[in-house]
Amino acid sequence: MAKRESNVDRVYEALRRMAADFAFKPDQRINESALSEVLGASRTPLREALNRLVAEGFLTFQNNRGFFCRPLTPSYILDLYEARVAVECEALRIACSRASDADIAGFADYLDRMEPDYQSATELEELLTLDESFHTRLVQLSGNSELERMLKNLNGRIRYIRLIDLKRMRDQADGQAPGDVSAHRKVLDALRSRNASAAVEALRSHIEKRREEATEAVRIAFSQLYVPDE
Amino acid sequence: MAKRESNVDRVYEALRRMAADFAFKPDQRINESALSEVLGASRTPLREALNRLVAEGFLTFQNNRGFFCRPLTPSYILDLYEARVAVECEALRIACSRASDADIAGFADYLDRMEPDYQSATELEELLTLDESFHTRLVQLSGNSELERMLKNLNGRIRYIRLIDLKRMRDQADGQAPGDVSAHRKVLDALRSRNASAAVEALRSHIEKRREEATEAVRIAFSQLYVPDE
DNA sequence: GTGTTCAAAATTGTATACAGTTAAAAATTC
DNA sequence: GAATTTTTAACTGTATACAATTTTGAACAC
Repeated sequence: MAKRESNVDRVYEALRRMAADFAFKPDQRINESALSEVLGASRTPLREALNRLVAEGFLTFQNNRGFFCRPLTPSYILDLYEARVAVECEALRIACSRASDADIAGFADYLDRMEPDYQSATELEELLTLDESFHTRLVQLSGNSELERMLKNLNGRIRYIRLIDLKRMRDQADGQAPGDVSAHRKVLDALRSRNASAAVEALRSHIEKRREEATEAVRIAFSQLYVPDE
Repeated sequence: MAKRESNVDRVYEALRRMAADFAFKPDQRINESALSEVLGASRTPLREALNRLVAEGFLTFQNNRGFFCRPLTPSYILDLYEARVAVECEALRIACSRASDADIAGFADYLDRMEPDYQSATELEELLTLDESFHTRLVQLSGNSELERMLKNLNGRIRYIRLIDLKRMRDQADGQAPGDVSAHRKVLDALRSRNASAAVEALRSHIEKRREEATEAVRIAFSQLYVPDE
Protein backbone atom coordinates (compact mmCIF):
# COMPACT_ATOMS: atom_id res chain seq x y z
CA MET A 1 0.00 0.00 0.00
CA ALA A 2 1.51 3.26 -1.11
CA LYS A 3 1.59 6.11 1.35
CA ARG A 4 -0.68 8.74 -0.13
CA GLU A 5 0.29 11.79 1.86
CA SER A 6 3.83 12.87 2.50
CA ASN A 7 5.18 14.68 5.49
CA VAL A 8 5.54 17.87 3.47
CA ASP A 9 1.85 17.72 2.50
CA ARG A 10 0.81 17.24 6.11
CA VAL A 11 3.02 20.07 7.30
CA TYR A 12 1.85 22.27 4.43
CA GLU A 13 -1.82 21.72 5.28
CA ALA A 14 -1.21 22.43 8.95
CA LEU A 15 0.68 25.61 8.13
CA ARG A 16 -1.92 26.83 5.65
CA ARG A 17 -4.57 26.44 8.28
CA MET A 18 -2.43 28.26 10.82
CA ALA A 19 -1.65 31.06 8.38
CA ALA A 20 -5.30 31.40 7.33
CA ASP A 21 -6.42 31.65 10.95
CA PHE A 22 -3.59 33.99 11.88
CA ALA A 23 -2.09 31.63 14.41
CA PHE A 24 1.10 33.59 13.71
CA LYS A 25 1.29 37.19 14.82
CA PRO A 26 1.44 39.63 11.91
CA ASP A 27 4.95 40.59 10.81
CA GLN A 28 6.53 38.33 13.37
CA ARG A 29 9.30 36.00 12.37
CA ILE A 30 8.38 32.35 12.30
CA ASN A 31 10.88 30.31 14.29
CA GLU A 32 11.68 27.23 12.23
CA SER A 33 13.13 25.10 15.00
CA ALA A 34 10.25 25.72 17.36
CA LEU A 35 7.68 25.18 14.63
CA SER A 36 9.29 21.97 13.41
CA GLU A 37 9.05 20.57 16.92
CA VAL A 38 5.37 21.51 17.20
CA LEU A 39 4.61 19.90 13.84
CA GLY A 40 6.75 16.84 14.46
CA ALA A 41 9.00 17.16 11.44
CA SER A 42 12.50 18.38 10.80
CA ARG A 43 13.32 21.73 9.29
CA THR A 44 13.88 20.31 5.81
CA PRO A 45 10.24 19.42 4.99
CA LEU A 46 9.05 22.40 7.03
CA ARG A 47 11.01 24.83 4.90
CA GLU A 48 9.73 23.20 1.72
CA ALA A 49 6.17 23.77 2.90
CA LEU A 50 6.99 27.34 3.96
CA ASN A 51 8.39 28.04 0.49
CA ARG A 52 5.12 26.90 -1.07
CA LEU A 53 3.20 29.25 1.19
CA VAL A 54 5.44 32.16 0.24
CA ALA A 55 4.85 31.44 -3.44
CA GLU A 56 1.12 31.45 -2.73
CA GLY A 57 1.23 34.77 -0.91
CA PHE A 58 0.31 33.53 2.57
CA LEU A 59 3.68 34.39 4.04
CA THR A 60 6.63 36.59 3.19
CA PHE A 61 10.29 35.80 3.24
CA GLN A 62 13.51 37.78 3.77
CA ASN A 63 16.98 36.44 3.11
CA ASN A 64 18.81 35.30 6.20
CA ARG A 65 15.91 36.51 8.33
CA GLY A 66 13.36 33.85 7.58
CA PHE A 67 9.61 33.60 7.11
CA PHE A 68 7.06 36.12 8.32
CA CYS A 69 3.32 36.19 8.69
CA ARG A 70 1.80 38.69 6.32
CA PRO A 71 -0.18 41.42 8.11
CA LEU A 72 -3.78 42.30 7.20
CA THR A 73 -3.89 45.86 5.91
CA PRO A 74 -6.88 47.66 4.37
CA SER A 75 -5.19 47.89 0.97
CA TYR A 76 -4.33 44.18 1.06
CA ILE A 77 -7.98 43.34 1.74
CA LEU A 78 -9.04 45.60 -1.12
CA ASP A 79 -6.58 43.93 -3.46
CA LEU A 80 -7.80 40.45 -2.56
CA TYR A 81 -11.45 41.29 -3.09
CA GLU A 82 -10.76 43.06 -6.37
CA ALA A 83 -8.85 40.00 -7.51
CA ARG A 84 -11.85 37.89 -6.57
CA VAL A 85 -14.06 40.09 -8.72
CA ALA A 86 -11.65 39.63 -11.62
CA VAL A 87 -11.53 35.86 -11.30
CA GLU A 88 -15.15 35.13 -10.45
CA CYS A 89 -16.76 37.54 -12.90
CA GLU A 90 -14.73 36.30 -15.83
CA ALA A 91 -15.41 32.69 -14.83
CA LEU A 92 -19.11 33.49 -14.70
CA ARG A 93 -18.98 35.13 -18.10
CA ILE A 94 -17.34 32.01 -19.52
CA ALA A 95 -19.84 29.77 -17.74
CA CYS A 96 -22.73 31.72 -19.28
CA SER A 97 -21.52 30.94 -22.76
CA ARG A 98 -19.94 27.54 -22.27
CA ALA A 99 -21.44 25.58 -19.36
CA SER A 100 -23.89 22.85 -20.36
CA ASP A 101 -27.56 23.10 -19.42
CA ALA A 102 -27.07 19.99 -17.31
CA ASP A 103 -24.22 21.55 -15.35
CA ILE A 104 -26.21 24.72 -14.73
CA ALA A 105 -29.18 22.64 -13.61
CA GLY A 106 -26.87 20.73 -11.27
CA PHE A 107 -25.65 23.99 -9.83
CA ALA A 108 -29.23 25.18 -9.31
CA ASP A 109 -30.06 21.91 -7.55
CA TYR A 110 -27.06 22.37 -5.34
CA LEU A 111 -28.22 25.84 -4.33
CA ASP A 112 -31.70 24.52 -3.54
CA ARG A 113 -30.33 21.71 -1.40
CA MET A 114 -27.98 24.03 0.45
CA GLU A 115 -30.40 26.82 1.23
CA PRO A 116 -31.98 25.19 4.30
CA ASP A 117 -28.55 24.40 5.74
CA TYR A 118 -27.47 27.91 5.00
CA GLN A 119 -30.35 29.45 6.91
CA SER A 120 -30.15 27.11 9.87
CA ALA A 121 -26.37 27.14 10.21
CA THR A 122 -25.26 28.16 13.66
CA GLU A 123 -21.52 27.78 13.43
CA LEU A 124 -19.62 30.51 11.61
CA GLU A 125 -17.25 27.95 10.14
CA GLU A 126 -20.22 26.13 8.66
CA LEU A 127 -21.63 29.29 7.09
CA LEU A 128 -18.22 30.16 5.74
CA THR A 129 -17.79 26.76 4.12
CA LEU A 130 -21.22 27.04 2.48
CA ASP A 131 -20.50 30.51 1.14
CA GLU A 132 -17.08 29.51 -0.15
CA SER A 133 -18.47 26.45 -1.88
CA PHE A 134 -21.05 28.53 -3.76
CA HIS A 135 -18.32 30.66 -5.24
CA THR A 136 -16.01 27.72 -5.87
CA ARG A 137 -18.68 25.75 -7.71
CA LEU A 138 -19.59 28.80 -9.74
CA VAL A 139 -16.03 29.14 -10.95
CA GLN A 140 -15.86 25.41 -11.64
CA LEU A 141 -18.74 25.87 -14.10
CA SER A 142 -16.30 27.76 -16.30
CA GLY A 143 -14.18 24.63 -16.66
CA ASN A 144 -11.06 26.79 -16.35
CA SER A 145 -8.67 25.25 -13.85
CA GLU A 146 -6.42 28.30 -13.71
CA LEU A 147 -9.30 30.47 -12.54
CA GLU A 148 -10.20 27.73 -10.10
CA ARG A 149 -6.68 27.64 -8.74
CA MET A 150 -6.62 31.41 -8.36
CA LEU A 151 -9.93 31.45 -6.50
CA LYS A 152 -8.78 28.68 -4.18
CA ASN A 153 -5.71 30.71 -3.33
CA LEU A 154 -7.70 33.91 -2.76
CA ASN A 155 -10.29 32.10 -0.65
CA GLY A 156 -7.56 30.70 1.56
CA ARG A 157 -6.18 34.14 2.21
CA ILE A 158 -9.58 35.77 2.64
CA ARG A 159 -10.89 33.12 5.04
CA TYR A 160 -9.97 34.96 8.20
CA ILE A 161 -11.42 38.22 6.90
CA ARG A 162 -14.67 36.49 6.05
CA LEU A 163 -14.85 35.00 9.52
CA ILE A 164 -14.49 38.41 11.11
CA ASP A 165 -17.18 39.73 8.78
CA LEU A 166 -19.60 36.87 9.49
CA LYS A 167 -19.03 37.25 13.20
CA ARG A 168 -19.97 40.90 13.06
CA MET A 169 -23.02 40.22 10.91
CA ARG A 170 -24.27 37.66 13.40
CA ASP A 171 -23.53 39.82 16.43
CA GLN A 172 -25.10 42.98 15.06
CA ALA A 173 -27.72 41.63 12.67
CA ASP A 174 -28.01 45.06 11.11
CA GLY A 175 -28.92 44.79 7.48
CA GLN A 176 -29.07 41.30 6.07
CA ALA A 177 -28.69 38.12 8.08
CA PRO A 178 -25.60 35.97 7.48
CA GLY A 179 -27.73 33.23 5.90
CA ASP A 180 -29.16 35.41 3.15
CA VAL A 181 -28.77 33.76 -0.24
CA SER A 182 -30.82 36.21 -2.31
CA ALA A 183 -27.70 37.63 -3.96
CA HIS A 184 -26.63 34.12 -4.94
CA ARG A 185 -30.07 33.43 -6.39
CA LYS A 186 -29.89 36.55 -8.48
CA VAL A 187 -26.63 35.39 -10.02
CA LEU A 188 -28.05 31.95 -10.66
CA ASP A 189 -31.17 33.31 -12.37
CA ALA A 190 -29.13 35.41 -14.76
CA LEU A 191 -26.84 32.47 -15.44
CA ARG A 192 -29.82 30.25 -16.19
CA SER A 193 -31.07 32.66 -18.80
CA ARG A 194 -27.51 32.95 -20.13
CA ASN A 195 -27.55 36.68 -19.58
CA ALA A 196 -23.84 37.18 -19.07
CA SER A 197 -23.77 40.91 -18.42
CA ALA A 198 -26.63 40.76 -15.91
CA ALA A 199 -25.03 37.80 -14.15
CA VAL A 200 -21.64 39.48 -14.00
CA GLU A 201 -23.09 42.71 -12.66
CA ALA A 202 -25.04 40.87 -9.97
CA LEU A 203 -21.95 38.95 -8.89
CA ARG A 204 -19.72 42.02 -9.00
CA SER A 205 -22.01 44.05 -6.79
CA HIS A 206 -22.42 41.12 -4.40
CA ILE A 207 -18.67 40.72 -3.93
CA GLU A 208 -18.11 44.46 -3.70
CA LYS A 209 -20.79 44.81 -1.07
CA ARG A 210 -19.18 42.04 0.92
CA ARG A 211 -15.83 43.73 0.54
CA GLU A 212 -17.14 46.95 2.05
CA GLU A 213 -18.69 45.12 4.98
CA ALA A 214 -15.56 43.04 5.51
CA THR A 215 -13.23 46.03 5.40
CA GLU A 216 -15.36 47.78 7.99
CA ALA A 217 -15.60 44.64 10.15
CA VAL A 218 -11.84 44.19 10.11
CA ARG A 219 -11.32 47.87 10.91
CA ILE A 220 -13.57 47.60 13.95
CA ALA A 221 -12.09 44.28 15.07
CA PHE A 222 -8.58 45.69 14.88
CA SER A 223 -9.41 48.94 16.61
CA GLN A 224 -10.77 46.85 19.49
CA LEU A 225 -7.73 44.61 19.37
CA TYR A 226 -5.00 47.20 19.32
CA VAL A 227 -6.08 49.10 22.39
CA PRO A 228 -2.92 50.59 23.94
CA ASP A 229 -2.10 48.00 26.58
CA GLU A 230 -0.16 48.77 29.70
CA MET B 1 28.01 44.14 3.23
CA ALA B 2 24.95 41.94 3.31
CA LYS B 3 24.53 39.32 0.63
CA ARG B 4 21.45 40.37 -1.26
CA GLU B 5 20.66 37.22 -3.16
CA SER B 6 20.60 33.76 -1.65
CA ASN B 7 21.38 30.51 -3.31
CA VAL B 8 17.72 29.55 -3.37
CA ASP B 9 16.88 32.78 -5.21
CA ARG B 10 19.56 32.15 -7.78
CA VAL B 11 18.47 28.54 -8.28
CA TYR B 12 14.84 29.59 -8.42
CA GLU B 13 15.52 32.17 -11.14
CA ALA B 14 17.53 29.68 -13.18
CA LEU B 15 14.79 27.08 -12.87
CA ARG B 16 12.01 29.48 -13.75
CA ARG B 17 13.85 30.43 -16.88
CA MET B 18 14.42 26.78 -17.73
CA ALA B 19 10.79 25.90 -17.08
CA ALA B 20 9.54 28.89 -19.10
CA ASP B 21 11.70 27.90 -22.06
CA PHE B 22 10.84 24.22 -21.73
CA ALA B 23 14.40 23.16 -21.12
CA PHE B 24 12.76 20.18 -19.44
CA LYS B 25 10.89 17.71 -21.58
CA PRO B 26 7.14 17.68 -20.92
CA ASP B 27 5.98 15.14 -18.35
CA GLN B 28 9.50 13.96 -17.73
CA ARG B 29 10.77 13.57 -14.22
CA ILE B 30 13.31 16.14 -13.14
CA ASN B 31 16.36 14.44 -11.68
CA GLU B 32 17.29 16.33 -8.53
CA SER B 33 20.85 15.08 -8.17
CA ALA B 34 21.75 15.80 -11.78
CA LEU B 35 20.08 19.20 -11.70
CA SER B 36 21.73 20.19 -8.44
CA GLU B 37 25.11 19.47 -9.97
CA VAL B 38 24.31 21.57 -13.06
CA LEU B 39 23.16 24.47 -10.90
CA GLY B 40 25.99 24.19 -8.43
CA ALA B 41 23.90 23.77 -5.30
CA SER B 42 22.88 20.87 -3.13
CA ARG B 43 19.46 19.26 -3.23
CA THR B 44 18.19 21.17 -0.19
CA PRO B 45 17.99 24.66 -1.77
CA LEU B 46 17.10 23.08 -5.11
CA ARG B 47 14.04 21.39 -3.66
CA GLU B 48 12.97 24.61 -1.95
CA ALA B 49 13.06 26.37 -5.30
CA LEU B 50 11.23 23.49 -6.98
CA ASN B 51 8.49 23.70 -4.36
CA ARG B 52 7.99 27.38 -5.15
CA LEU B 53 7.65 26.56 -8.83
CA VAL B 54 5.07 23.89 -8.09
CA ALA B 55 3.06 26.36 -6.04
CA GLU B 56 3.22 28.77 -8.97
CA GLY B 57 2.02 26.19 -11.47
CA PHE B 58 5.20 25.90 -13.52
CA LEU B 59 5.85 22.32 -12.48
CA THR B 60 3.91 19.45 -11.00
CA PHE B 61 4.81 17.14 -8.18
CA GLN B 62 4.01 13.56 -7.21
CA ASN B 63 4.82 12.00 -3.87
CA ASN B 64 7.91 9.82 -3.92
CA ARG B 65 8.20 10.34 -7.64
CA GLY B 66 9.43 13.89 -7.75
CA PHE B 67 8.98 16.98 -9.88
CA PHE B 68 7.76 17.04 -13.46
CA CYS B 69 7.64 19.55 -16.24
CA ARG B 70 4.09 20.49 -17.05
CA PRO B 71 3.13 19.72 -20.66
CA LEU B 72 1.60 22.32 -22.99
CA THR B 73 -1.89 21.21 -23.95
CA PRO B 74 -4.49 23.19 -25.91
CA SER B 75 -6.82 23.40 -22.92
CA TYR B 76 -3.98 24.61 -20.70
CA ILE B 77 -3.19 27.37 -23.17
CA LEU B 78 -6.86 28.34 -23.29
CA ASP B 79 -7.02 28.45 -19.50
CA LEU B 80 -3.96 30.68 -19.26
CA TYR B 81 -5.22 33.18 -21.82
CA GLU B 82 -8.67 33.28 -20.27
CA ALA B 83 -7.06 33.95 -16.92
CA ARG B 84 -5.11 36.78 -18.51
CA VAL B 85 -8.36 38.27 -19.78
CA ALA B 86 -9.80 38.07 -16.28
CA VAL B 87 -6.81 39.73 -14.65
CA GLU B 88 -5.99 42.37 -17.26
CA CYS B 89 -9.53 43.47 -18.03
CA GLU B 90 -10.44 43.94 -14.40
CA ALA B 91 -7.18 45.79 -13.79
CA LEU B 92 -7.97 48.04 -16.73
CA ARG B 93 -11.47 48.69 -15.44
CA ILE B 94 -10.02 49.69 -12.09
CA ALA B 95 -7.37 51.83 -13.77
CA CYS B 96 -10.07 53.68 -15.74
CA SER B 97 -11.75 54.78 -12.56
CA ARG B 98 -8.81 55.13 -10.22
CA ALA B 99 -5.52 55.87 -11.99
CA SER B 100 -4.40 59.50 -11.83
CA ASP B 101 -4.22 61.63 -14.97
CA ALA B 102 -0.49 61.87 -14.44
CA ASP B 103 -0.07 58.09 -14.35
CA ILE B 104 -2.13 57.66 -17.51
CA ALA B 105 -0.08 60.37 -19.22
CA GLY B 106 3.06 58.58 -18.12
CA PHE B 107 1.76 55.37 -19.61
CA ALA B 108 0.97 57.15 -22.89
CA ASP B 109 4.49 58.61 -22.96
CA TYR B 110 5.89 55.16 -22.40
CA LEU B 111 3.95 53.79 -25.37
CA ASP B 112 5.16 56.65 -27.57
CA ARG B 113 8.76 56.08 -26.58
CA MET B 114 8.52 52.34 -27.12
CA GLU B 115 6.79 52.35 -30.49
CA PRO B 116 9.94 52.94 -32.59
CA ASP B 117 11.77 50.16 -30.73
CA TYR B 118 8.78 47.93 -31.19
CA GLN B 119 8.74 48.38 -34.93
CA SER B 120 12.47 48.06 -35.41
CA ALA B 121 12.98 45.12 -33.07
CA THR B 122 14.62 42.20 -34.77
CA GLU B 123 15.05 39.76 -31.92
CA LEU B 124 11.97 37.82 -30.87
CA GLU B 125 13.04 38.06 -27.23
CA GLU B 126 13.14 41.83 -27.55
CA LEU B 127 9.66 41.98 -29.07
CA LEU B 128 8.36 39.68 -26.38
CA THR B 129 9.80 41.83 -23.60
CA LEU B 130 8.22 44.93 -25.09
CA ASP B 131 4.82 43.29 -25.44
CA GLU B 132 4.94 41.88 -21.92
CA SER B 133 5.91 45.23 -20.47
CA PHE B 134 2.91 46.95 -22.07
CA HIS B 135 0.56 44.54 -20.34
CA THR B 136 2.47 44.63 -17.06
CA ARG B 137 2.44 48.41 -16.92
CA LEU B 138 -1.22 48.47 -17.76
CA VAL B 139 -2.00 46.25 -14.79
CA GLN B 140 0.28 48.34 -12.57
CA LEU B 141 -1.96 51.32 -13.32
CA SER B 142 -4.64 49.61 -11.27
CA GLY B 143 -2.44 49.80 -8.20
CA ASN B 144 -3.54 46.28 -7.25
CA SER B 145 -0.54 44.16 -6.36
CA GLU B 146 -2.50 40.91 -6.33
CA LEU B 147 -3.53 41.39 -9.95
CA GLU B 148 0.06 42.32 -10.71
CA ARG B 149 1.32 39.16 -9.06
CA MET B 150 -1.18 37.05 -10.97
CA LEU B 151 -0.19 38.58 -14.30
CA LYS B 152 3.48 38.07 -13.59
CA ASN B 153 2.82 34.42 -12.93
CA LEU B 154 0.71 33.99 -16.07
CA ASN B 155 3.24 35.83 -18.22
CA GLY B 156 5.96 33.52 -16.99
CA ARG B 157 4.01 30.48 -18.00
CA ILE B 158 2.84 31.96 -21.31
CA ARG B 159 6.29 33.14 -22.37
CA TYR B 160 7.15 30.10 -24.39
CA ILE B 161 3.78 30.11 -26.15
CA ARG B 162 4.22 33.75 -27.07
CA LEU B 163 7.64 33.02 -28.49
CA ILE B 164 6.24 30.32 -30.74
CA ASP B 165 3.50 32.70 -31.83
CA LEU B 166 5.90 35.57 -32.57
CA LYS B 167 8.17 33.26 -34.48
CA ARG B 168 5.32 32.18 -36.69
CA MET B 169 4.13 35.76 -37.23
CA ARG B 170 7.58 36.81 -38.33
CA ASP B 171 8.11 33.77 -40.57
CA GLN B 172 4.78 33.97 -42.30
CA ALA B 173 3.97 37.66 -42.07
CA ASP B 174 0.37 36.86 -42.97
CA GLY B 175 -1.99 39.34 -41.39
CA GLN B 176 -0.41 41.87 -39.06
CA ALA B 177 3.29 42.26 -38.47
CA PRO B 178 4.72 41.36 -35.06
CA GLY B 179 5.48 45.02 -34.31
CA ASP B 180 1.91 46.22 -34.69
CA VAL B 181 0.86 48.34 -31.73
CA SER B 182 -2.49 49.53 -33.05
CA ALA B 183 -4.41 47.31 -30.64
CA HIS B 184 -2.42 48.73 -27.73
CA ARG B 185 -3.17 52.27 -28.91
CA LYS B 186 -6.85 51.53 -29.04
CA VAL B 187 -6.79 50.43 -25.41
CA LEU B 188 -4.82 53.49 -24.41
CA ASP B 189 -7.22 55.88 -26.16
CA ALA B 190 -10.22 54.42 -24.37
CA LEU B 191 -8.34 54.54 -21.08
CA ARG B 192 -7.46 58.20 -21.64
CA SER B 193 -11.09 59.09 -22.11
CA ARG B 194 -11.92 56.95 -19.04
CA ASN B 195 -14.27 54.85 -21.10
CA ALA B 196 -14.01 51.64 -19.11
CA SER B 197 -16.29 49.42 -21.16
CA ALA B 198 -14.71 50.44 -24.47
CA ALA B 199 -11.24 49.94 -23.04
CA VAL B 200 -12.08 46.54 -21.61
CA GLU B 201 -13.65 45.36 -24.85
CA ALA B 202 -10.64 46.49 -26.87
CA LEU B 203 -8.27 44.70 -24.52
CA ARG B 204 -10.41 41.58 -24.36
CA SER B 205 -10.57 41.21 -28.11
CA HIS B 206 -6.84 41.90 -28.42
CA ILE B 207 -5.94 39.12 -25.97
CA GLU B 208 -8.47 36.73 -27.44
CA LYS B 209 -7.15 37.29 -30.92
CA ARG B 210 -3.67 36.59 -29.71
CA ARG B 211 -4.90 33.47 -27.99
CA GLU B 212 -6.35 32.12 -31.23
CA GLU B 213 -3.15 32.82 -33.11
CA ALA B 214 -1.02 31.34 -30.36
CA THR B 215 -3.09 28.18 -30.08
CA GLU B 216 -2.79 27.68 -33.82
CA ALA B 217 0.94 28.43 -33.78
CA VAL B 218 1.53 25.92 -30.99
CA ARG B 219 -0.59 23.32 -32.80
CA ILE B 220 1.49 23.70 -35.93
CA ALA B 221 4.78 23.77 -34.06
CA PHE B 222 3.89 20.57 -32.22
CA SER B 223 2.63 18.76 -35.28
CA GLN B 224 5.99 19.46 -36.88
CA LEU B 225 7.77 18.42 -33.71
CA TYR B 226 6.00 15.16 -33.05
CA VAL B 227 6.55 13.59 -36.41
CA PRO B 228 6.72 9.83 -35.86
CA ASP B 229 10.43 9.23 -35.60
CA GLU B 230 12.09 5.99 -36.40
C1' DG C 1 7.30 -12.80 -27.59
C1' DT C 2 4.53 -11.45 -23.41
C1' DG C 3 3.90 -11.20 -18.80
C1' DT C 4 5.60 -12.00 -13.90
C1' DT C 5 8.72 -12.04 -10.09
C1' DC C 6 12.46 -10.71 -7.71
C1' DA C 7 16.91 -8.45 -6.90
C1' DA C 8 19.76 -4.43 -7.76
C1' DA C 9 20.22 0.29 -8.70
C1' DA C 10 18.62 4.76 -8.77
C1' DT C 11 15.95 8.27 -6.78
C1' DT C 12 13.33 10.73 -3.47
C1' DG C 13 12.31 11.95 1.72
C1' DT C 14 14.04 13.70 5.83
C1' DA C 15 17.14 14.22 9.90
C1' DT C 16 21.17 16.20 11.31
C1' DA C 17 25.49 18.80 11.49
C1' DC C 18 27.83 22.75 10.92
C1' DA C 19 28.91 27.23 8.58
C1' DG C 20 27.30 31.89 7.94
C1' DT C 21 24.34 35.56 9.36
C1' DT C 22 21.43 38.13 12.26
C1' DA C 23 19.60 39.43 16.68
C1' DA C 24 20.19 40.04 21.56
C1' DA C 25 22.87 40.99 25.53
C1' DA C 26 26.77 42.82 27.83
C1' DA C 27 30.39 45.94 28.14
C1' DT C 28 32.18 50.38 27.21
C1' DT C 29 32.32 55.23 26.30
C1' DC C 30 30.76 59.79 26.64
C1' DG D 1 21.67 57.27 31.43
C1' DA D 2 21.92 57.20 26.35
C1' DA D 3 24.55 55.78 22.56
C1' DT D 4 28.08 52.77 20.69
C1' DT D 5 30.89 48.90 20.35
C1' DT D 6 31.86 44.17 21.44
C1' DT D 7 30.60 39.75 22.67
C1' DT D 8 27.44 36.01 22.92
C1' DA D 9 23.50 33.50 21.66
C1' DA D 10 20.07 32.31 18.49
C1' DC D 11 18.73 31.40 14.08
C1' DT D 12 18.90 30.61 9.19
C1' DG D 13 21.40 28.42 4.92
C1' DT D 14 23.06 24.40 2.95
C1' DA D 15 25.71 20.04 2.48
C1' DT D 16 25.56 15.46 3.53
C1' DA D 17 24.12 10.91 5.16
C1' DC D 18 21.03 7.47 5.32
C1' DA D 19 16.24 5.51 5.24
C1' DA D 20 12.14 4.71 2.39
C1' DT D 21 10.38 4.21 -2.06
C1' DT D 22 10.31 3.66 -6.83
C1' DT D 23 12.32 2.27 -11.09
C1' DT D 24 15.05 -0.68 -13.76
C1' DG D 25 16.37 -4.85 -15.62
C1' DA D 26 17.45 -9.67 -15.42
C1' DA D 27 15.74 -14.18 -14.80
C1' DC D 28 12.03 -17.06 -15.42
C1' DA D 29 7.52 -19.19 -16.75
C1' DC D 30 4.09 -19.70 -20.13
